[in-house]
Amino acid sequence: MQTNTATTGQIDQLVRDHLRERGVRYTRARQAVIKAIGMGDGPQSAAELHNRLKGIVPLSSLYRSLAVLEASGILAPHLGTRGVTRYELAEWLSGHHHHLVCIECGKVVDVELDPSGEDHLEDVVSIVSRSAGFSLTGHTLEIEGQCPECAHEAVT
Amino acid sequence: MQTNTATTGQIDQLVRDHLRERGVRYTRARQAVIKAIGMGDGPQSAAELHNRLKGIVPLSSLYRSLAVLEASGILAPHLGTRGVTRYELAEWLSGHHHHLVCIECGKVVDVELDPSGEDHLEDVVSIVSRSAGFSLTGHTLEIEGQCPECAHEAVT
DNA sequence: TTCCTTGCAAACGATTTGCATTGGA
DNA sequence: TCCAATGCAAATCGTTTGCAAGGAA
Repeated sequence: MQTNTATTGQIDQLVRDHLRERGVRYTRARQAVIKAIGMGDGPQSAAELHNRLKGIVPLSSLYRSLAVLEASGILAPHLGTRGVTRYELAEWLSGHHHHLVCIECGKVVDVELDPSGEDHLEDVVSIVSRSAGFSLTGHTLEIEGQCPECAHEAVT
Repeated sequence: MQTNTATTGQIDQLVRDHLRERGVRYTRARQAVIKAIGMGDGPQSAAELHNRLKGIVPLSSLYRSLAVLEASGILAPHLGTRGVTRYELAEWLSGHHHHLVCIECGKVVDVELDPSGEDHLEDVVSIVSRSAGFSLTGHTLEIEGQCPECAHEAVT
């Protein structure tokens, strides 16, 4: 994915080290999940990953792997579609980014803002959260629209 | 809610007119839902609304009311919590705003940006969506943090 | 009458969990 | 060895739907 600053191999190593430090095993199933996650250009659901892993990892194990990797800070959940949780690499692995969500098909694409836009955004976020008494942990800009494919279908 | 520019009564009238124009009935159940929605300071789930309406509207009817009101453009869904859809008034009724989401308890609070912050944001959003070929329909800034209550509990 | 809405119960889809088995440090 | 991870099936949870009864136009 374009927002990724590291290669698949580097990610794999970073994940391996991170998990080892925490005493969490990097099993075959978990490795497969990380690899599959790296193949998309945005967050992916358990069903999508399961499909991508063509029956290698059963759904229940896949869910357990996702839970462990999320709890370990490797994966981050995205809730853009009704009833479905999609996962992507945590920002320390993929870089800070935002989301373009297609209101038709639910597809999610990662995007980065240019530095000045991001700076502005962070200022705003910091001010707003402080005034509401929230201790800030993160932010995402969710941009909704129609993806090129869905816009084209609408014409057809 | 603080971002609301109209009173409950005015909202009710706007909703009534809007639905009538579209030939959709404003039934007792739907009125109850609108009133309940107006009682929170952020999006609310079917379960929360059902609880607020203490057994007046059965869950299945509540879900149907929510679906009709969403399809009619009165309510907008928010997907900030895993597996749960929360509803709030559409922005033409509540005013454009963003969300502060508590990562502990899932509570969602509406916030408005100051005009210059919002202007900046809209510029950024427009540029980004255009460059990805998306036709823009909306945006929300989701700010994640710990709400004052949860932060306090953590100390206790 | 005629169509829309309601209420209850059954059905669904995504996700989770119990339990016996397998695998890795 | 021994606890963690796996795989299957059954269970959960939020949400949706079929169908018969009630209500408004």
